[in-house]
Amino acid sequence: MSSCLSGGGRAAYTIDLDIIKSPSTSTRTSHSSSPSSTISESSNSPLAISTRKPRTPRKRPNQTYNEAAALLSTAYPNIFSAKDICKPGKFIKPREYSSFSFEETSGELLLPFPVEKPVFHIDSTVYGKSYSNDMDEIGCQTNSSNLSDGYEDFDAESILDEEIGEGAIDSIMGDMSECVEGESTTCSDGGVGPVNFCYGYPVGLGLGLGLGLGGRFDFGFGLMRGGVAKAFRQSDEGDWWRFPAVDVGEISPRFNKPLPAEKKKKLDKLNTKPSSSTPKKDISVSIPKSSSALSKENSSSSPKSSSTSSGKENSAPNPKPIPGVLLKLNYDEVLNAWSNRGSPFSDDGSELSGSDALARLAQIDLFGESGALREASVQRYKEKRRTRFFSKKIRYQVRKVNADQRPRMKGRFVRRPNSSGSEEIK
DNA sequence: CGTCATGGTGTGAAGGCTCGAAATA
DNA sequence: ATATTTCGAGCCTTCACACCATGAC
Repeated sequence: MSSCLSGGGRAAYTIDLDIIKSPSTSTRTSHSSSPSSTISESSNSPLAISTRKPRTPRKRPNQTYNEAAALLSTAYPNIFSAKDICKPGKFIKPREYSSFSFEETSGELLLPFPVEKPVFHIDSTVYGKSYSNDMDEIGCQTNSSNLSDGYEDFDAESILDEEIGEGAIDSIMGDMSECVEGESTTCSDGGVGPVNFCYGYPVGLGLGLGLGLGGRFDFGFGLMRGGVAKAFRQSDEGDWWRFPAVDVGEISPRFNKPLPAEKKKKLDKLNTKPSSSTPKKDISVSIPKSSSALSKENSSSSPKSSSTSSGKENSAPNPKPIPGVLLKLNYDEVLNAWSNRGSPFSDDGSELSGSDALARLAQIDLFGESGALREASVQRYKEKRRTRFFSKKIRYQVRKVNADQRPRMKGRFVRRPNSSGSEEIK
């Protein structure tokens, strides 16, 4: 009996204990890349010994499917009915997943909720090309041709490995250029396009979150005024799959005072510039005209809007002190004091229109995008990464010396042989 | 007086790798 | 019927962490 104990890895010390009756009947050819150590393969010996326990029979693909279906039907009988526990017709190879449809298979397990057929149209000006995903074929499937075009060159590993990577930095800090600049770019989370980082959250991944979890995700921390509005405008076209979501417009305080005719016209012109459609679900964006005008509007806002805390605080005729509010302002006096000074947003004292104020605000460089602040933070990041210290730092050298001199048993500290404590124990 | 740091080893978890049965061409 | 491919089960390697007694803080 000659056992082949040579070979790499565990094969070097594997001893077969199984008694193989007829090795000659084995039709299996050994792998050339991995030399087998089993006696049956190395020789024609009728006796082979193996310590391995016998393999459990491999589950068939359909068996796995049926088991999962049975589990789901047990756990959620209302959602996953047991009557449809059947094999999906034919075993589908992974590469075929991209082309099979839920309607043809028992997709009830995957999409228990009624699926409409929205079509997402992403503004081509945002991603450079149009990514209209046809969700008709598969619930979560994206149109492979469109999507793959955008992701084809995306290499996550290179992003991780690349030291600098503007993208890497931006994934941590957020790409200001994408989010802050205003209407020209957007941070729409509903987009299915190239990874568009927005304060560390890739928007492309937002598809999975946004669609899978059924929410409208706003990662812009209030800085994506254009992005949110655009996303909601897009959602109106796609009906947003009837996802349960809170309409921001409903919970936002409204300024119901009608604007003057010419200003309203100007404002409408501004709002309709990016998109000609006037969606019914569009978020209500209030553009601050000026501080005085805003304060006046706040003071005369509707009861609904004044129900908010800010509305209560801003309401001038409220003489009662609000507990917890430390700053008390008499708005009448403030307004009177500012009445002859014009708007604080304007230098010449003239009142700014909404669009003018918006343009003025857009010029404010909050994050120093083009300045040295960003450059400095990137440099700090690089330097910190370069000088990382992975080895253990000894804070107290005395303790290390003592620990080295301390007796051990299997790595654990043990009592000294001459210590009184050990004597007492023994 | 209580807390904490100190290092070598055991142990479990996690992930990678290999093999072989089942499916497919 | 045979060759090839697929992929799940099992094995192996790597890693993180707890454990221990003692003395400094």
